Amino acid sequence: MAKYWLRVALDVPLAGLFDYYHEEPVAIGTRVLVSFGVRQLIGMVIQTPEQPEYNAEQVKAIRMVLDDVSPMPRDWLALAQFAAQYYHRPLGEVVIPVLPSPLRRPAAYTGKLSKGGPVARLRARQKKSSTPPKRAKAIAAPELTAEQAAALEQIHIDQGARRYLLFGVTGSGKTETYMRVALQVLAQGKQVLFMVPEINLTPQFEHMLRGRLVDEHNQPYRIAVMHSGLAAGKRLENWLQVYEGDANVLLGTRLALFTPMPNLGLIIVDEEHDHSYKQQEGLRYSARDLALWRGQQQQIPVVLGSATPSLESWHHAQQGHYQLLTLSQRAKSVPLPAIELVDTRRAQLEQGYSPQLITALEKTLEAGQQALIFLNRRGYAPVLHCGSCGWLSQCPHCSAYAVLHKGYKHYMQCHHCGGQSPVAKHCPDCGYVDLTPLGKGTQRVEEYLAQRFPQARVLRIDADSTRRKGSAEALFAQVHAGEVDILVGTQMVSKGHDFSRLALVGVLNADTMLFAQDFRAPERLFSQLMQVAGRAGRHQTGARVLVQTDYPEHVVYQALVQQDYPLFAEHQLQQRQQVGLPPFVYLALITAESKQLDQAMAFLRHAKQWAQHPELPGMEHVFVYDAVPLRIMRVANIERAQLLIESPNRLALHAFIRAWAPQLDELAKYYRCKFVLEIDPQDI
DNA sequence: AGCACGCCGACT
DNA sequence: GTCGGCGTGCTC
Repeated sequence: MAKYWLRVALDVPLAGLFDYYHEEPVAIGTRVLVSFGVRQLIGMVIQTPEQPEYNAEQVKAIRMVLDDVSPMPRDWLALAQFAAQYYHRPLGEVVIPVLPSPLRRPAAYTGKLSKGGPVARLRARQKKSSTPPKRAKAIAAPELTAEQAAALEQIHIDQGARRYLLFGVTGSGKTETYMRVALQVLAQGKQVLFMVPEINLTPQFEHMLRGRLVDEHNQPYRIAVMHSGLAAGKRLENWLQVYEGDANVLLGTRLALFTPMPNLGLIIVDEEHDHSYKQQEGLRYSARDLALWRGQQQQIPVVLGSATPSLESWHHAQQGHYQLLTLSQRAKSVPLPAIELVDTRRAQLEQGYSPQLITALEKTLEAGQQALIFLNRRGYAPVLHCGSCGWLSQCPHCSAYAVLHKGYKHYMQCHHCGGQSPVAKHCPDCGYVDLTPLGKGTQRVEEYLAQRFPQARVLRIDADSTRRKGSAEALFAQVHAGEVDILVGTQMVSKGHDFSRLALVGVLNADTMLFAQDFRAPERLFSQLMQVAGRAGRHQTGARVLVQTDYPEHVVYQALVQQDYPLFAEHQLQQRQQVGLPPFVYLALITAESKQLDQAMAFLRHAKQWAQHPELPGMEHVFVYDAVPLRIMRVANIERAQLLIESPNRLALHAFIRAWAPQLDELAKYYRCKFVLEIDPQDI
């Protein structure tokens, strides 16, 4: 009997591929069900060699060829291969987890109720209830501004892999520009991949896409959505629609990047600076960076858009790698709201509020308009304090404070491990009964506002008030319906929403982000403040943004007042160049975890020592920093340290890591540590 | 990563 | 005597 050898990628943390055989040929890119040890796994055929690499005696036969989906195409496999190599993970950790879950769950094929597999069952269901796609209300195309028209003229959809950075202030009509480019590409019969950073942004974009993307006969293009909030069945259905070319547009979050698209003609990455594009577990990929790679490989344009681009992208644009398209004017001729700094060193604060902010709130309420108070700290108070002995509410499992939460039931919660405990009635150290909450979170701000402005309707939107599924939309709906006068919120409220009556934004506590140890903190703060500021005055003039700060002279705030991103970016880039930080160098980061910090530190020190070996390729271009404990060293009783690796030469860095990584596995075993290697880390 | 095997402590 | 703790080793 003939044996056709197969090299199969499996989702296991072991380097390399696994040899199997089958009695008939199996195409590359086909999923197969295999036995692996005692368990059954779904893998993907990557090579069909003449001979196995493994001892032929020990090679097993595959159990089933899963051909209910056509083999993954070459370009898709190339993308996966690139990601695996770039992020230094086994290929199986890329190609399997990015599939819709029914396609990677063995039980979906072997279980009792799995007759025919998930795809066959989906088809059967579709046959039974074929609901015709509901026709969305058409949205009229707005007239283009001169800047939008100019930007569009410069975007070439049929000249290969061009990259564009659409730099547009909030309200300047980036979205409309995307729509126009997308329409051009769709008219050529090609597919469009449209990426947004967060799930909450998909509904409004979906609405926009459905209303705007119609062909010349006024027939709507077919739009599929892809994000982690979709039910498994729905996700499979949409994935198949895109893969089989039935959907013209795919709208989704970072995971949408890995959907096979047979006829891709354009990729749009909205809010390209957003950190959500970086996956923070498993394969730690940047969907934005991989989108650029995919565009290059497919020879299609990629449009990145942002009001506050990442410094990486801005630098690329300055270097001429991306074409910069600027939208500096708001589309609706409503000027950007004025951003004012309130110097809190000089102000007489009332519960953290400056008189200026209080007066502005009063005026806004009198005028019957809405105000937004923004602060990035949920809970009631970030720590509970004993005035007698100085005790602070430490989380017993983390090197962080437990946060006081009020509400239906009061409790303490650690925001790092999530652990909750009852509120201490007296100091556990000295017995003193009068414990005071220090600092303020959204709950306390809400409480104060409700008491200070009893006639106003105050609503808080943060991770706590939106815990239940769907409650975020309900709360936002209240704001949109005008049932709210003062909205208190964390960064959740800063993105995407267009509050029509919002005339005042107040920012509290911004300084806490200013001196965070992370080198990207100023960039993030600037972007976040520009974003919240952009919520105000989208529809009427005279809106104000008040930012309270102790450091009004700081460049972040100065650039903010002038609403001058290029100024800020120039300043930051100069600094980054001087100290040697991205985008002028490339980084990799190893984070080690163990029960005891010493173990993690010893592991990293040893790793660094091995990194000095002169035989390691590229090592002369690579600098390895000293191992340091993480800022929050202990989380959930696991202690953590990290090691930063840097090089001005990307190729040297990767060659170095490739040679070094196997040694790390060995060392980690010895020191009983777990570790993660992250390429292009966002937070350090 | 899973999962099995194996060798020591506190329960019926 | 057995249930179960997690160290160790293996997976084509």
